[in-house]
Amino acid sequence: MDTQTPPAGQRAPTGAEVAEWIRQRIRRGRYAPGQRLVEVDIIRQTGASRFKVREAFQRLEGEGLVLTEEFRGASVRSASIDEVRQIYRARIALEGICAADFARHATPGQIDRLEGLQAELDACVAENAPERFGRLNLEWHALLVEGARNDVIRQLLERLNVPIHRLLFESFYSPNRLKNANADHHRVMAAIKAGDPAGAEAAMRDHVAAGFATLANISDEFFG
Amino acid sequence: MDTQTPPAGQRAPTGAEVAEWIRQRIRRGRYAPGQRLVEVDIIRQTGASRFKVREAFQRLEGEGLVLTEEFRGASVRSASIDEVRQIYRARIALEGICAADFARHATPGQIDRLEGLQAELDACVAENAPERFGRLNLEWHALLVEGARNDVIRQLLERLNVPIHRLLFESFYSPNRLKNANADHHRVMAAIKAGDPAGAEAAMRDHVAAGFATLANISDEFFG
DNA sequence: GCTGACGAAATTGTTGACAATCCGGGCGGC
DNA sequence: GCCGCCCGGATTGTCAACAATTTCGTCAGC
Repeated sequence: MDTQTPPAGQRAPTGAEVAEWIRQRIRRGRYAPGQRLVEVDIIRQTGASRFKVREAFQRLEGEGLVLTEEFRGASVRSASIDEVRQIYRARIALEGICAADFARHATPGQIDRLEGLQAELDACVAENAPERFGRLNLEWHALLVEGARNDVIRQLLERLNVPIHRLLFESFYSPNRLKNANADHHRVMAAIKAGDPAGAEAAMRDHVAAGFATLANISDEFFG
Repeated sequence: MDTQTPPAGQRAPTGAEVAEWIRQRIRRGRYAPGQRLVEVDIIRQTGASRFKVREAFQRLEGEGLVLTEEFRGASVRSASIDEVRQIYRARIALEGICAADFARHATPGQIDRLEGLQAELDACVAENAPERFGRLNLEWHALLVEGARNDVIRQLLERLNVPIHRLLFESFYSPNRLKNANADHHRVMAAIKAGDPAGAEAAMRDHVAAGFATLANISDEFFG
């Protein structure tokens, strides 16, 4: 009857855990935009108390992921194409500055790990493996933000990425997107290794902007 | 016995209203960093039910403004000097891109309003009125963000500004800060009127960075 | 005087019951 | 057949009582 067991084995999950459980389902598309999140269903599936479920809803509302209406409860908020554009504008600004700060402050170890990921991404391009590329791409961006040593920005970006998580994967099925994105990555890395923060920032901005351009092209599939 | 009446006159305030009530008290320094927010006290002062107060706490925790610990309740989270630095790094990125987008998309009416504010700010510099300058400065930045037509970024910046709200005012009591900040504003405006997004962004970045430099200088007053 | 255990008060976490509201189906009138 | 009304189930909002935990004062023992 049900797809998955609650997050933990025995004890009742906390509000934060329930929120993460819902968040993942939204990211993976298991909960569609506009779908109502009925308290009782989530209680049954997670084993959490009603109190905790409502706490989770409030957290998610604060993140802008769900919409709650009086006496109608919570539903998955759907992002319009314009909101996606705004999110990408914010990503351009934030990931851009992270690239610059990575070029300034990253440790040799972090640069090595980034290059290791880059090698794997190259392999994905050669084998045309979009799904795997999508996963490694997330890691690549996360590692870059981590190296910028700015937790405030890291958290902002995590939130921004949730509503577009699925779109990020879809875009890599577009023709040439894999190859172009990978070329962008190489440009960012080159600037980093050259110790050129401004160049890294500019390259990263172009990269993110190109990502949105791809999304805008395939957007008919998701939006009106 | 108490400083202020609840937000509304008669009816019980909602969770959002209680959250705003607490938020203002934190902004104005009425609640000091580290101070515990006891549920019963806030219930007495606001007239809200315990349920609503807890809802407010959860909202504020989501914004990173308060810290809640098991069986110890909520307390005002204090930002370290390094977190303030991280916040400013995010502001540099986000307000910078807003300046560029303002230069691109703002209506003539918005530019006029910005110039009107600028004239008032000039007057504050002439009269050395830091408090008023601080208030108008907030308006100036808010108007600029509004003209960038990006609600996602506007909300991010609103959140980022809450923890440093009081610091923003303090900084304008530093020698020359008023004059320098105002000169920065003029440079941003000049680039906007010249239709130069990149120039506006660069000028805005310098302006915000200078703001943090001032804070770092007077930081002994607030941090170790 | 100092340390640690003990216990009462204060504070927060949790639960269940009840009230308010929305939604969909059925029924009668036209 | 179609429209409006009404009603019962489903869902969410609210509250008050109870349980769990921390906190702080007290006091015996060293």
